[in-house]
Amino acid sequence: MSKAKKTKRYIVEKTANIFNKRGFVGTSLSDLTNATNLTKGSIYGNFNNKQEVAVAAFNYNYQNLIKRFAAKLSEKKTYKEKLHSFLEVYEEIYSELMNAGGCPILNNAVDADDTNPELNSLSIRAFKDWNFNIKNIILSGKATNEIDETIDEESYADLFILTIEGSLVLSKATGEKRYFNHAIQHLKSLIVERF
Amino acid sequence: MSKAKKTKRYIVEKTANIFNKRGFVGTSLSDLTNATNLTKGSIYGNFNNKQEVAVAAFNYNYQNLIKRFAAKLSEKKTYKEKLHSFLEVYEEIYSELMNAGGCPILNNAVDADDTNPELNSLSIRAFKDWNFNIKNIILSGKATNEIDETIDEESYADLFILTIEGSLVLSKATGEKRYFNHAIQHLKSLIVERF
Amino acid sequence: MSKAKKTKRYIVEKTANIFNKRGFVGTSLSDLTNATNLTKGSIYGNFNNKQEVAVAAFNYNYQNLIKRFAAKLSEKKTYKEKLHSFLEVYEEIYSELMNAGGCPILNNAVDADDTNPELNSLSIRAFKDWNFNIKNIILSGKATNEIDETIDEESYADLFILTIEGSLVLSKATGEKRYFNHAIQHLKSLIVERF
Amino acid sequence: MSKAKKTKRYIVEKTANIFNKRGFVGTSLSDLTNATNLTKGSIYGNFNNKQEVAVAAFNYNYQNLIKRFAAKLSEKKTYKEKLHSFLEVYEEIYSELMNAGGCPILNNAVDADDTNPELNSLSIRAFKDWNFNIKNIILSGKATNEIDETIDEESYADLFILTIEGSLVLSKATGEKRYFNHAIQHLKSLIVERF
DNA sequence: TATGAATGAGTCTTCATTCAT
DNA sequence: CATGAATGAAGACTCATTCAT
Repeated sequence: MSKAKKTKRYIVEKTANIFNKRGFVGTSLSDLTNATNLTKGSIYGNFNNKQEVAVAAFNYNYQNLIKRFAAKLSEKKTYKEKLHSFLEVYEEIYSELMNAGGCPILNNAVDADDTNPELNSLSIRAFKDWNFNIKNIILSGKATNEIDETIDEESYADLFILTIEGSLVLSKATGEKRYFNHAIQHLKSLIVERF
Repeated sequence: MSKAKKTKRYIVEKTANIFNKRGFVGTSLSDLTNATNLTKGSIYGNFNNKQEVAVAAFNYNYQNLIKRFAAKLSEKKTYKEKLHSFLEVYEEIYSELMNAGGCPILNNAVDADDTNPELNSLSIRAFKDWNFNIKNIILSGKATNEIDETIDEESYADLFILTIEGSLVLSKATGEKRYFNHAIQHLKSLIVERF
Repeated sequence: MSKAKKTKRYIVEKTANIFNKRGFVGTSLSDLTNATNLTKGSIYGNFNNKQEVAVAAFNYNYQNLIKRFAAKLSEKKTYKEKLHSFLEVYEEIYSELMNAGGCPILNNAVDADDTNPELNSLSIRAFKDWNFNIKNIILSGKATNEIDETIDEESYADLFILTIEGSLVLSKATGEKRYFNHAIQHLKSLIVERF
Repeated sequence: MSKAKKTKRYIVEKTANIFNKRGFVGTSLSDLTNATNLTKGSIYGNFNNKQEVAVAAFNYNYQNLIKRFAAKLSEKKTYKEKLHSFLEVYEEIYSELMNAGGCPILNNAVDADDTNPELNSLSIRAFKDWNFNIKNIILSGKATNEIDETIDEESYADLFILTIEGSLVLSKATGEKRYFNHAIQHLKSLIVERF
């Protein structure tokens, strides 16, 4: 890895949580230099502007999330288990996520939707990909008769995502894990009872 | 209403959506003077600082929400209907809410949770009150045998809130009402099937 | 005069020569605050940006020039005398002009022509107006038979301007008044011999 | 030519027009690296600082001018023809000069006179040399009785230079060749009528 | 020699806030 | 109460220059 790539990586690692916690406008170049012990010139030597750092920070956070899910999903054989594993990963990373400022996809969406189309588009794509993955699992489960064929994959995919995200946001804001627990418990019951 | 109160009210009305859309740090005093056609001095004559305007803006947005629910709930007689009315209000105000930048309670929570404890506490209280109201309806319904006594009011209150908020955030960010529709549909089915 | 107008005026008076000497890019906001003992915020309270200050500075310098010529021209009766008065004003203000950094119309033109269309347009207009004035004097002189009817007012107007400007630039750059003297002497001889 | 010399030459060729158009402060090291596709380090490997590049750029532009005149002058036999050839060269290179940003001697003079003594001195010397050359031609012409002995070579040398430079500046700034044409026409008439 | 990467002082501009009128 | 004008710290970003490799 070239020095440039290393420094870019370093900057992103050190600042990803700051962007997630403070948002794009709430994060200043000084926040970035303080977190990295680099100079402003050095950050601008590696990124063209603050927006680019924010994009890289989002992608870094998002990829970290992705990796966790990919690892877990590959272990599982049945499609119901794969569905469960989504929930399990969230249970595993809950504390970590809270310390990092909450779910980066959602934070970024709320932060950017009315002000920063480029950043917002990253969240939109992430939500779309997530929906696509869940839908595919349900469809595969239906194909193997493991999952009830009357299940509407479209609405359940949405429901999974919005329930998890809603619970994370509530738990983060209030500091009470209750919301998250109830959401997970509910989604598990849905899988058992309806799928 | 005194002139002072009128002006405060005027400032809040004109700027509440701006705070909701751009967040606290993203909203500048110039945004406020532009929206109100007042001078900075005038805004500081009515509020001690930007924070106070933001607090008033949040309360204004929140009270508007509250009023809608109170009006609807009082019309209904049965407790299941009261539960439904929560969802109906959201269906009624969906477009309005999207134009205003999304749900102010949630936006404010995401904006403030890691940076502005005072503002965050307002969202926490709102979520608490909301939870309290739903719980009470369920409990009353259980008391009159209208609602199944095995229903856990605590977890269903949370579930209602987090499902609605999650759906609003997703629909706002993506611009697709789908998430909201699926959430409402799901909550309605829960009331029918489980309550 | 309102305070705002006074301060704008004050800023322009104190900085007009700086812009003339150092050019637009060569003049920094710090130059402006040093010259005025005002803060950057104060300058931006009175002008929207550096460009606006530069425009005002140019206009101030230009109007000062204009006034000198207008005063002199009105004293004169014959058209040849009016032509002479152009030269006389330059002789009167020569030292002042050198101390101010040279002719602002020309300096600004050279500074801006390849980089700042708005500023350049101000010089273009000034040259046009100047040309228009000289042409009119010659035409009026021809109408009263005071000036030879074969004189081409278009080319002589240009020649007057370019000769004076050329001489001022050379004298300013070299610090030798010689160029200016030779130019004035030549133009006077042309009036005597050819007009 | 050594590699070092070649690179120096290359840098100067690629950046001479940039300095001429944007001036010293208006030209950044990034402008230089963009124009040359070299790195900053490479430019600093060949020049000690921006000033040195600017000096080399001026000299390059100036020598190009010189060569044109030298070539033309050597062809001519009579001194009046030599005088004419000055004007002819300017007519030949007019478009090229405009595309390059105008006359480098004058641009540099205006740019540097109040801020950069070293650069300014280069223009002063150029003007001096030019004056010296014209004066010598006139003197030689007088010696051979080709040119009227009452002609003041000093003032006519100045007049030639300042008229050409004035016209070039005006034509460059306004984009109208008119000024240049009138200047050339006038100088030619002077040679015919007075020399 | 040339490069890539860093520096830190500088650029223009906007910020929230204050205060005399 | 409201205004107009000012402040100075902070904002994002660019500058000329340096230096290890």
